[in-house]
Amino acid sequence: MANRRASITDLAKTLGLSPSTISRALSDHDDVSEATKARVRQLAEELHYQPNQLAAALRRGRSNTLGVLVPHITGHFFPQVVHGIATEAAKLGFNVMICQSNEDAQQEQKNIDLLMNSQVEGILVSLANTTQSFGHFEAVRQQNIPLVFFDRMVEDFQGSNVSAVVVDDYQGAYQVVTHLIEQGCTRIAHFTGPLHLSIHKNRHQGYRDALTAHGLPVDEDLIACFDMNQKNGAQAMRQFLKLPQRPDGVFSSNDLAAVGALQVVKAQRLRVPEDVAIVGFSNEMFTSLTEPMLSSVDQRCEQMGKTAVQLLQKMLKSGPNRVGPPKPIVLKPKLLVRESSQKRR
Amino acid sequence: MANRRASITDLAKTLGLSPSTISRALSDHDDVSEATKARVRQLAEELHYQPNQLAAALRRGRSNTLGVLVPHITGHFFPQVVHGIATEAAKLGFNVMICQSNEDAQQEQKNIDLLMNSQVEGILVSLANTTQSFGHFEAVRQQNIPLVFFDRMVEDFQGSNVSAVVVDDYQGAYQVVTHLIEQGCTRIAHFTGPLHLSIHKNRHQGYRDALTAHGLPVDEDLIACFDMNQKNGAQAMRQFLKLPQRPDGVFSSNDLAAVGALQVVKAQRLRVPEDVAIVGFSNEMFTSLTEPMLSSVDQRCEQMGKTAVQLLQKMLKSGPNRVGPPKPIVLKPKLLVRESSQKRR
DNA sequence: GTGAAAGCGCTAACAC
DNA sequence: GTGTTAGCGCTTTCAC
Repeated sequence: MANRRASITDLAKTLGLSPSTISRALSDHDDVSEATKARVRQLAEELHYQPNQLAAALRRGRSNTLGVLVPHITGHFFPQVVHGIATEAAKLGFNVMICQSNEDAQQEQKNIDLLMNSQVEGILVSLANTTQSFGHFEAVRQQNIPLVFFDRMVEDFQGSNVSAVVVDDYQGAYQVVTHLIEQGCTRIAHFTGPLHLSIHKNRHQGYRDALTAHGLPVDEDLIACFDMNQKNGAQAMRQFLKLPQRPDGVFSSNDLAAVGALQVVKAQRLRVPEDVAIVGFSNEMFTSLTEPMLSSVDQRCEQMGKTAVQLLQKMLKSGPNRVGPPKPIVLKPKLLVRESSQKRR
Repeated sequence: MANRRASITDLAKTLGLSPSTISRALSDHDDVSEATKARVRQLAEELHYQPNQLAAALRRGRSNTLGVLVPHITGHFFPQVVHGIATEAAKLGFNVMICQSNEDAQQEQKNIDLLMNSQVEGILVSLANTTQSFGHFEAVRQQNIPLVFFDRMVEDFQGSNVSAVVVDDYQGAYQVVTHLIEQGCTRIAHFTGPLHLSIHKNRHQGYRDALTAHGLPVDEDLIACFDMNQKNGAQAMRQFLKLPQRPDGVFSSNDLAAVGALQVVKAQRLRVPEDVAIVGFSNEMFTSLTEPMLSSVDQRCEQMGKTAVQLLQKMLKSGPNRVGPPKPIVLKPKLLVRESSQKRR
């Protein structure tokens, strides 16, 4: 049967002290004599005393717990970010409660309530892609619980205790296209996903602007918009290769579609990168397994998680009467040039 | 400033009722009049009343929270399992607190304490690979907190409230080798990682036994033991291909090394699977990206998480005075035959 | 340097 | 059907 765990009261009785003294001794308060502290600590050790965090949290009004709400913990991106969050939170002494919205606005709402009821001290959220209204975050703001969006944020949701960490997709795309141009590409195709998603929108814009900035025309025939998987990437590439003037470079908004393209180009006995250079986006694990290895853009997933927690911590410290909203933090993505786009001389 | 959130006492005062009535009304207790319930609910709605879980948990002695402790949330396996856990837990109405041990026994110990202090109702653990002693789990057992190991378990740690969910690696390997034999392979090589890790040990044993069962000799020259990455897999394959009698099949204990082998075989102008059939293990995402697509073994990661939570739930329900320890649940892995091992006729 | 007392917000016996 | 009371385990003022 369960040995009831030792409580502060138990320690107090055994040592003939008051609960308050025990509590103070355990938290190493200044005005407890060293002698007493020693006795208390020793007994605590012996009885395997473990403080009841729930009680302490209730009393203090602080739970030492951060809430995390992500669309899901699958794929490449979110696990990495969550890993960054969990690691940094542990370092700063926070527990982490994790919920998934499953890309559903309703579940998101419920989970936010849940986290608030659990008295988390701050919340880290990446929005479900179906979320359209933000009433549930209103409550968070009213309670003045620090809120940090990461990756997927609400653009116009301001508040003194609301902030965000995102990665600069535009910049990443711009770097890719610039790199391809430097490699001598002049007809650079682009694979993009649905443009109502900001990630694709921003990468697409980076593509256009980089071309223009380098004096190249934007050819709408070289832009393919589809559901970004390997099969569709292959399909799109086949179409491009049929063009009278085929592209000599491809920037794909994700790695999966890029792999599809890579396979098609190779199958047609064209060389990568000499005939067609290819760059993906996200730096998925498999990018270094392809032949040739696929250039891609690292989104700094772990860094994003880490930064988000640090930001939250800062907001917690600065207290409720801070001035303006902190500016969103924009992480610089990192272009990783591998064989698929590095032309030999 | 933070509007203090409405409490039960607040509702009670406003409605001229007692806190207990409010509490009962909110939890839809039988002996509160419908009229009262309606009034209470309406006011609760208006004031956006949210119950303080901490207080309720403290009072009830039940936190409604499960603790999860994994080595890390990176790679392929753990994110998937965690996803399964989180999804199932949410379905059953549990919150989830997640910690990482970073493969470090000390952190594991600390995290276990942390979870217990947080009054989790049950704990799901996958062991750090450095864990040698199990004192920290002793405490869990003494408190009679249900404990479920998944994937990496302690073999001889029994207890009425301890159980485990694992996948049958031996069986998976056995299936692979049987399949290769059915495809006509007679010289089947094996890549394995360090044999003190049970996953590799079991897969290795499955390999040997399957060969023997089908009347094939176990040739030690066809077994390579190394750190299982792509490079080393390629290296090992090169060695094998130099043998006077080269292998006509390869069973790799993970997918990464299998990809290395695949690339080498192709580079030497041998055909996969006709000349050399290759099968990996884990069903990583990239297995369907290779050319030819790599056969592999699905470890049912999500199912494992789901099953672990269900098991925990069962243990919680059956109460502290159950009889023997539940038997470990062994999941059947699933062989996925893809192009790399399916010989055409 | 230590103790007494109050109370965080909730629930559950027990009364009526 | 509703109210009264007590208390989960802890921290913290205030008193000495």
